[in-house]
Amino acid sequence: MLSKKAQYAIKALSYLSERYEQGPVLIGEIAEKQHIPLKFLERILLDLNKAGVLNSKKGKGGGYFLAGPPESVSLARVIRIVDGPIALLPCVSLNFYQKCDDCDEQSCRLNVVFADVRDAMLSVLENRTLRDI
Amino acid sequence: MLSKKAQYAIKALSYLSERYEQGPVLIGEIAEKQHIPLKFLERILLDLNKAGVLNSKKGKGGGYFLAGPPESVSLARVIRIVDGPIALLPCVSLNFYQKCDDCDEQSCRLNVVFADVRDAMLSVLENRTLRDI
DNA sequence: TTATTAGTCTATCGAATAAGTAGGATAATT
DNA sequence: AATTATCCTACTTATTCGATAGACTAATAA
Repeated sequence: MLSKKAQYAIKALSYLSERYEQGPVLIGEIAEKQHIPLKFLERILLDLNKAGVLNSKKGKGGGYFLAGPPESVSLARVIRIVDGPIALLPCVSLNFYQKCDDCDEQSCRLNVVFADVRDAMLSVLENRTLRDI
Repeated sequence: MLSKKAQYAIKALSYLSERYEQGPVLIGEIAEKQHIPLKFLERILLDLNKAGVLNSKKGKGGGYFLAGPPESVSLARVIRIVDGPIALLPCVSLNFYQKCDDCDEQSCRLNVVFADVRDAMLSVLENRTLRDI
């Protein structure tokens, strides 16, 4: 399941996509229009900023705006930033790989199957962008 | 991410698959061989029993055994029993559907994308069985 | 019929994670 | 200097996860 954080992130980004190249948008406006708790959204946007998806401007007339065109940001990228791995097992994650405690990866049949699941998920998530939402 | 519960369930079932039609197997034996906490495994097998994947026999000579052949049990079925929904959003779950609090499903573009993700996942998980593991 | 064996069931506990909040620091305008 | 708005850290609260305890029930064997 996606976390609330990820859902909020996608909603916020889709809102900013509609206003791409129309100047900075206030956190407060995004929070209100998309029904997201303000302070929670603050933290989320901060992460997206650090990851380079968003840029910001401080002070009056400031706010957040997309760093690039909506079609350049895949959903896979957003989910990884806020939720971490997309794969169902750490041992088949491309970006957050972690060794299994207890199974030997040569003989384990599980990782083969779940690598296929991961690829199936990514075939959708890597190819859908903010533009599609 | 899959829960430990789901991982344990699959491991236990794969162990029972190797002993299909060879009589009941003790929880204790499964727990020991697959390195699963005994009492935790007890609860998991209980759920799989209730769901009809396993059958059990009490008393001496008792234990658990698969209710049907390994190839009749898909991974999707196992995951749903122990972890619940496979979909990433409740509003696109086939077996555990729940309405979104806050988005109208006519206009929401998210559910379209995540229904595709769900289908991609299921195309693998519905077609791999205990036999493949 | 009694003892033993092994699954059934409920309650609970501690730790980790998720969701949300508070409040000040920092930077850019006016 | 005052104001505006993001940046950052720490915290609180609620929920879920992983695991355990202990009593109950059914089946077998002595």
